[in-house]
Amino acid sequence: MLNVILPLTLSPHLRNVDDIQTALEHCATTMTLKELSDILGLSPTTVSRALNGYPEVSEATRKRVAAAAREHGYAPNTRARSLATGRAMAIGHVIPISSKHEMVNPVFGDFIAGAGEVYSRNGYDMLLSVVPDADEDDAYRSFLTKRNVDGIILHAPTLNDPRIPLLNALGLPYVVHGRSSNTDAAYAWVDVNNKRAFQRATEFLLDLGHRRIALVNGLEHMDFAIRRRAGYEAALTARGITPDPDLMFAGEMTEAQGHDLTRTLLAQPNPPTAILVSSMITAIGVRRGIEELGLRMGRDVSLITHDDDLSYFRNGADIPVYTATRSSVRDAGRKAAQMLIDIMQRCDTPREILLEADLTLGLSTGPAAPMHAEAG
Amino acid sequence: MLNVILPLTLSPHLRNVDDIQTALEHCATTMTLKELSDILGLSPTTVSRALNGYPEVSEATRKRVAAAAREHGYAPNTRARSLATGRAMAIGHVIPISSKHEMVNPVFGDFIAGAGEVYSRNGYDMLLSVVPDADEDDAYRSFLTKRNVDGIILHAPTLNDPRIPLLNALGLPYVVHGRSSNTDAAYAWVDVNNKRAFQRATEFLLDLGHRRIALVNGLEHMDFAIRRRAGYEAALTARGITPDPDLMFAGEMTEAQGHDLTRTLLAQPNPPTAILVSSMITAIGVRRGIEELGLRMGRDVSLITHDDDLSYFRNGADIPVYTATRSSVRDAGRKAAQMLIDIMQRCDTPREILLEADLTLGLSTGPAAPMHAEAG
DNA sequence: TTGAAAGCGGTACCAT
DNA sequence: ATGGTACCGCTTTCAA
Repeated sequence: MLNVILPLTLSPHLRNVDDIQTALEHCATTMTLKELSDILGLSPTTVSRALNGYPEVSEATRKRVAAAAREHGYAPNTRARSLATGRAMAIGHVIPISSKHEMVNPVFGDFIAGAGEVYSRNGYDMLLSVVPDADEDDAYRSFLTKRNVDGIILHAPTLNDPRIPLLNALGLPYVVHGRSSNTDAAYAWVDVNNKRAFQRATEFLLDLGHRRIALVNGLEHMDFAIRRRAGYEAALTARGITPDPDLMFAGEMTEAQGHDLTRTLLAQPNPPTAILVSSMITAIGVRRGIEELGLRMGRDVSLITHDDDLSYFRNGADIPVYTATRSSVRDAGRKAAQMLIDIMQRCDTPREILLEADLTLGLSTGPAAPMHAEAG
Repeated sequence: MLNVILPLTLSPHLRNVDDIQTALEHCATTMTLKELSDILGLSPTTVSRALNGYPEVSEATRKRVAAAAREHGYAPNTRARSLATGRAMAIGHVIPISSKHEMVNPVFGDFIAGAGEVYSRNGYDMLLSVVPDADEDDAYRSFLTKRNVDGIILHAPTLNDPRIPLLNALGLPYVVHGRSSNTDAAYAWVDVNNKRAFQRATEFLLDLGHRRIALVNGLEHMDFAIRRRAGYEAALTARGITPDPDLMFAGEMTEAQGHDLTRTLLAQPNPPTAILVSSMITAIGVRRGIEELGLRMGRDVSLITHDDDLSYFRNGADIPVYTATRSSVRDAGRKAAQMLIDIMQRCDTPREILLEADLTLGLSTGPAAPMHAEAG
């Protein structure tokens, strides 16, 4: 007599042993290729071939095998398969977490969503490795030595990013989300045209008559921040305005940072009439800073952020102005994933994709009145 | 004569064949257990035991093996190992993406960050499966049949969530991030005390003299939204105020939604003096709606959001009031991951963790003046 | 068109 | 304390 403890919460309609047996076969039990082939009276070889679309299987057999596989809910054991084929059928993302930041950049989730979509369509798994930024090198190495991914997506590249030569040396296919200035090595990337987006946003504010436009940017060891500043400066210079260091800031993209900078900026004797912000999160802080001073958005000051949602623009008239890229990050994720799969499967040479930002300009209230930081 | 095309971008300091050889051995080549054991003049068995901390290995051998492994950058092939042990050493997260939402909830990234931290400390990989919400069942099933995870974290549970009985039937260990009302089955969960957070926030507004407090909530098939409303209603009822259906809204947590609702709310003949918002993203839209009407945050209207960053509170006086949980989501991720690992490794019975929200109340401007929707 | 058998790279049982 | 060996579940020659 053998007592079996089933760790199952059984549905009320499973009344007898047969039902339970069936349920187990269909759900909780996983079938092996061998078992399936035994049922079919075929060899594992043939079943494998039939399931993997090899040509040398008769159509009748293939049909029979496919039906049986579906009926018994058979799916090949991923680990056994990749051990045999040498391909992991998985792609790694390394998310470096600095001990300083408590928050993860919200757009990260959107990128992952886009990439994951493409992966599942192509049978790839997505492996996320969250590591303290100091250990990041090890994360890439261990992806290689543990052999659990076939390729990597590199996030948040910096100026002259050391991870690029590392990955080149490791010989693991990869695609960079973003670019790395000052790097000689060739690499595949998908990036948003940050420079052009910020150039256009600045031009827009200039067209409205703004002359003192502040830039609240991300830390400039990050490549995207460098490019955004370049666009901002290019637009000003083209109009004969020398960028004013007192109006330019680079820092962590937090709400506190946005708030504090705004208070400082607006307390200056000659405050800006517009603020261009590099992050949605920071922009929340900027808005609070503005509110606290009793100023009015869209009248006393214009705010442009780079990461926001297009929904801002549904209301056409007389509102602050925003640029938007967050909604296109998902698409960047899709494109990067597809590029990596192409590189891995067809040994393509590195490619490059430059996406234009979804820069949508809403209407504004026109030139801002001088700001009165003492108001409110 | 054999020509070998190396798919490597070689560093400039790799001048000769030996250097390249060395580089390959150290980086691009992965060593197997057999190769390592050959070098050491030991059997694979002994090397494996030494590396895995089995007691029956002499200390001298262990040292020698460890040194050699380190020197040659040996790491066991994950797939081979899990095939042999039967454990995947990976945990799956299913991210359902509705075709409607373009954005991913920003707090998701924070949860992942916390969980990932714990996983890597414990040698687990994190597998993310991004699937259209219609196919979500299949995602869980395929985790099981493909045998590539040992456990699952369930996200965004709904009222009476059907995935809970499914996972119970599948017999795969899992932990729910959140809870599922109306579900009889037992399950392990980690949740934030949403009810209490919203109750306290509402009480705070009541204390300030507000009587007409609007609630802009998430869709109420989501469990968290149900609990938040319960807290809101409890606080009102306790003061003898009957919740007014005209002030309660449940919808997608988008900026557009926040904006449109706010415009509608404030156009009512008897508008609210405070708005309690369930999402940081929605709150951005609410603020824009308020701005457009020329009202002032913190004076004409109070805004409380539930997902925000504590940085809002750094400025003590005369500001809008917020509650904050976003910063604690990471901690929820850590706790959920740890719980799952415990369940998997020690076959613990399901456990439950209820985290109090980081509900921090800032100072307010006091009772709001009646709102004038026609202002501005 | 099908099947037998040899790996893939580990782990774990059974000897010694 | 160490080594031989039979798996784990699948793919992939090679033979029939």
